[in-house]
Amino acid sequence: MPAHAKGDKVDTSIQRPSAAPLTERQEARRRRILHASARLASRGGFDAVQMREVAESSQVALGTLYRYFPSKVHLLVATMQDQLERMHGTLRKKPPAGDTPAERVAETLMRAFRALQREPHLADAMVRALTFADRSVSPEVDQVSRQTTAIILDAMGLADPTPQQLSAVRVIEHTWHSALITWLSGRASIAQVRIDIETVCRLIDVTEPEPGARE
Amino acid sequence: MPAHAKGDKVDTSIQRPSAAPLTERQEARRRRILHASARLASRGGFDAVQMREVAESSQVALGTLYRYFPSKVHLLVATMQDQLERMHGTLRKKPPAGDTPAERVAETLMRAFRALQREPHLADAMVRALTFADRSVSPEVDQVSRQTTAIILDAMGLADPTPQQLSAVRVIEHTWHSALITWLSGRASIAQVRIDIETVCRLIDVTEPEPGARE
DNA sequence: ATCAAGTCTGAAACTTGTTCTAGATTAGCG
DNA sequence: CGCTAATCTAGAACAAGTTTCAGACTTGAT
Repeated sequence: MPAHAKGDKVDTSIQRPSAAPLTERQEARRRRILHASARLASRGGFDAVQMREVAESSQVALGTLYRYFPSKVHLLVATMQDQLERMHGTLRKKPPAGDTPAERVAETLMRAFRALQREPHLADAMVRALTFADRSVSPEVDQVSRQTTAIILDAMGLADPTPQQLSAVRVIEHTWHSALITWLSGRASIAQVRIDIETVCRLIDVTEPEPGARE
Repeated sequence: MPAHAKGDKVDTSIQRPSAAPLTERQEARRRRILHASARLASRGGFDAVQMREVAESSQVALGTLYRYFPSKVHLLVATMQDQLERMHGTLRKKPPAGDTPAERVAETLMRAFRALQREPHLADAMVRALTFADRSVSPEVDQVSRQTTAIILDAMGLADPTPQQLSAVRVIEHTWHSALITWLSGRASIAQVRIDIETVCRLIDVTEPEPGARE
């Protein structure tokens, strides 16, 4: 991974939610870039997202692209944030129908999974970037993680989950990412992914504080 | 990831367990390469494993290195296989002391985790390679997965696990990999990893087929 | 020992992520 | 409007993974 990308330099980058409100033209550039990224990723996955092409395709100089997204991984993780938000919106509209929290979470995740199936290359690019991200991308990856957590908690539909349930959610996220990877790299079938998801979702019920139940 | 590594060419590669018994000198070369790979990885993780350096350091031409391991990811996954075998051997010697299968698995994984902690850069390189691997590395990644499964089953110490328990093992593996990644990229503490491991290990007991017994 | 086939070597070439530079453009401000 | 600082552009340059190739070396069979 060509990255003499180390040095400490003055940070002139865009992005941090702190300063820099982004002018209109800048916002537009950012959108164009993310759009181009997603488009290329949909075509051929991680490898097909080539920085020069993204730049050209979004009518932006290569240097500018790097100013908006300091690396290919940053770009793809941002793309994932973008898509996740979209998906969270969609999922919100039709809440899952299951009776137990576990069922609802499993249903939601499988629904998300089917959505990813429709654009497997895009999914590949995003997930590979996510797991390949090193420390320099931590904030962005964390953001994705929080968003995922939010989706799961939404699906559970519990007002305030117990600490055990939060642990279960963490484990569900782990499983979700890892299962996705095994599927994307062709080492697990969709059926297998479903089983894994359903299996891990049991943890929610298990950790539910049922007074009077001998655990 | 510079990889115009697509074309279909006659496969002259070493490695496949099928043919090619590997002469002594070849076996030696292979060892030197894996050793160099591990050494460089221990220094600086994924980025520090540079193919030119591995080649030089193992006294082998670059072309030869690529003949033994068709990509950097292949090399690092092979390195992982190597280390995993070593670790399985070590773990076997002192079986975990817990009372329940879940406890034993958690104990074993935490032990493995501490071993990885001792060489965090090496762990980084191997795990990143593993999750970044695409379809062309599936066989090797699968092998690593089987080895991991074997370690977990060993720790459980059950003669023939139920299908549910096998599912649990799969989920444990998912969690293990993903938790490792979050730790390696500094997004989770060791304590957090322990909690995640212990949480997911409950699935084993939950899925235990105890007729009439609440353990 | 000899020959063919298969390997290994060294070096150059190619690809793609990333950085750098010099000169246009743009934005905000007085 | 006229500045100044920040931003953007085009394009060259650099790093590291990967491929290629010609020639030297090994190996195995005869």
